[in-house]
Amino acid sequence: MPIHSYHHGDLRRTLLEAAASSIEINGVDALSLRQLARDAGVSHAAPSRHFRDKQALLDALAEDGFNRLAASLEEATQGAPTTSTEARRRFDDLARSYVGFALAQPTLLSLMFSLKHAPSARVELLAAGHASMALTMRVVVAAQEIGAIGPGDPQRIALVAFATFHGVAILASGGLLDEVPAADLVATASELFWNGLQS
Amino acid sequence: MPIHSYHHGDLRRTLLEAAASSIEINGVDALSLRQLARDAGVSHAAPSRHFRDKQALLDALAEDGFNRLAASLEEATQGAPTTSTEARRRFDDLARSYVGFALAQPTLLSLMFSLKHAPSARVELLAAGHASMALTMRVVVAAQEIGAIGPGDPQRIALVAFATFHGVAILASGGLLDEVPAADLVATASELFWNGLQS
DNA sequence: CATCTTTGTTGTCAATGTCAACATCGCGGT
DNA sequence: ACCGCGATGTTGACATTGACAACAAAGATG
Repeated sequence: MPIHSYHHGDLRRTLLEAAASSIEINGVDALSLRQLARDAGVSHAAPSRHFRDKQALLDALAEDGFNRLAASLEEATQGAPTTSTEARRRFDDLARSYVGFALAQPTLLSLMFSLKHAPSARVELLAAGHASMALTMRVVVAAQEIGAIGPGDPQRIALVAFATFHGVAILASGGLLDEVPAADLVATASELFWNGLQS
Repeated sequence: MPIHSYHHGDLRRTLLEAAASSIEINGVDALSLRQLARDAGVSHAAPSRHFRDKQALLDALAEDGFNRLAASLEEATQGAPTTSTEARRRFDDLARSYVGFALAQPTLLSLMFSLKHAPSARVELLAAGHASMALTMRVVVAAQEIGAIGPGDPQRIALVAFATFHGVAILASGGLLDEVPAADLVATASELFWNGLQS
């Protein structure tokens, strides 16, 4: 591709990547479509060919985030556990992976769960979020199947687990832990939760 | 006070209240200082006498939110429990109160925990947040003192509890619970967590 | 009653998001 | 090979907004 071609080539991806890094550095409020266009070397109205408006770009960013989160969680929970120890470890890994993702891109996580997404985009966002929920549920079910934890509605258990991970991640990325290392809190959370699932 | 006085009388409070209701209705992004000024019947630059900039108003809103949350949690956890049942009930009430607050003003909660606050304001926000954390810890300590739950670093336990409440609140207000009633999930979370604290 | 501080007003500016009208590119059908 | 058309990018415009400066009125304080 020539250095100066009328068409950019892959503006959509360029914009998304620039936006993703921008929000982590300057916050989501400081994001400017015109600035993104300048950085990409295109005119100020070019982004509108790929995103109807600013909100649409944020929606796409959030959806991307959910997909990446799901990929990250999936990687941490592959294979079926055969022992209680293994099941417990999978649970730990899931928690660590979630909090790791959050600490690596806190603003994106915040955006993913923000309430400002357009109703039209919400459908896709919920679907993308469900993938992560389903992974959590899979870990719970696998643990139940080998008797590593007691019975109980796996959906509710998974929801509470997911919520706990999310809460710890938010507190950690918000700097509200006062001295307590995030990793320690993740361990405590995982232990308490696993403990509560026995019986 | 005359209907038309040059001075408004209590513009600061008026702005905060209007802003609080506006963000819940239209989202925090749609908040406009000039619109607030119009609604209050003052000129477009009047708000700057009370808030250095828009962020300062959002910071004040968040701090107010933390104070109201703490007040709400405090009301739900008054008095010292004497029996294990009472201690458990206090814990439940705390969880319910937190989630209730979140569902009543989801956007405000989101704003409170957002990462965009100015460094200067963060100090006060953290202090205001600590009050709620301290309340949670008090409930944990009280339960430990009468042997309703096992030992363990009360700070960490309280942090995890707080995180769990917060996570459930976020999922609930984000509509990510799929059919599962929020109250049910709160009960499940509380039960699992309490269970994990035995030993 | 004089003065100083607080509060509110008017005018202005640059930046932004969005839209409409126009330009260029590249691909597929004939 | 070419031509038409959709996709992509550009230019120009506009209303809104947050922020600032200079000024005005009100109220408190001596």
